[in-house]
Amino acid sequence: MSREHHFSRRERQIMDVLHARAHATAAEVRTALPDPPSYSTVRALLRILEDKGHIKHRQEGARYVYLPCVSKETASRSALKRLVSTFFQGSATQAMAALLEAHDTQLSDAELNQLQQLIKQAKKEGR
Amino acid sequence: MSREHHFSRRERQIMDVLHARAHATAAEVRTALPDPPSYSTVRALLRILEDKGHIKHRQEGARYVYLPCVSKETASRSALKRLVSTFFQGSATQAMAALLEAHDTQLSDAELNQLQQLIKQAKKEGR
DNA sequence: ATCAATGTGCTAAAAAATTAGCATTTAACT
DNA sequence: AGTTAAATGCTAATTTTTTAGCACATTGAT
Repeated sequence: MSREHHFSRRERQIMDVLHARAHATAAEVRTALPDPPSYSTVRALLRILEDKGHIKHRQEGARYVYLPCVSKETASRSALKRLVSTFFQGSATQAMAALLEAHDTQLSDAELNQLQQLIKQAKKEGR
Repeated sequence: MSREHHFSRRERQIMDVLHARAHATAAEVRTALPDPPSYSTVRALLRILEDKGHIKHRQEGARYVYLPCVSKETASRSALKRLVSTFFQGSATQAMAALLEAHDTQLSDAELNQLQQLIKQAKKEGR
């Protein structure tokens, strides 16, 4: 029933593309995939994902534009949750620390200020 | 050259278990897996992962204890990077905001203070 | 020292994922 | 209207993943 998302390798890759771009045609998905398979293949995979209820499509002119059924917010939240529980013992704080410390993270002063604001607010709200 | 980790569904699940627990026997991995397959199956998968160079094992008494070849830090960093780029347009700040706002995140005052410290430090270091 | 319990190595079959091919339809342009 | 380009639907084959079975080794308790 409520089976965990058992995405296969390609399925996950495609879902990532669709979440990153919000929506895309089969051709766009294809070029965004690592080691792109044939166009035909991508379409087959999209059909499978749609059958499984993970994505849907809108007809736009001649072609289909695919998009995830689940909102980006929902998906990202569940992805974050998994990641935090796998790598940070469930501690969001540790995860945030890792984000701050990542050597490839370049945060502007404005962003840092924004974060300080958010933390202040969290304190107020007793979170 | 192709740096991408093409983990299959089960492989990913097993890697997650090993990262979460740092190390585990085949039996432990098995019980930690969703819809656990047979013991034999888990061992086969562990052998495959080892052949591919993703995990290694130490002999401990009679049995093998498996652990990832890559450190938790390295793995978590790359997982975070992927997640941030997929869901937050590469913005670590947005990801941190999402972590703060997640309804199931319960942060203590101590943790919030710790975060403020980290941000202050980041400011100083000009990150 | 023997026997049960629990481990590993290897192998092969079953299931799932991935891939591409072909026929048909639709859209756009001259 | 006719032609080309680009889409889709369906199907089938290949490859990879997932699974379990069997033979043998090692440990631990009686």
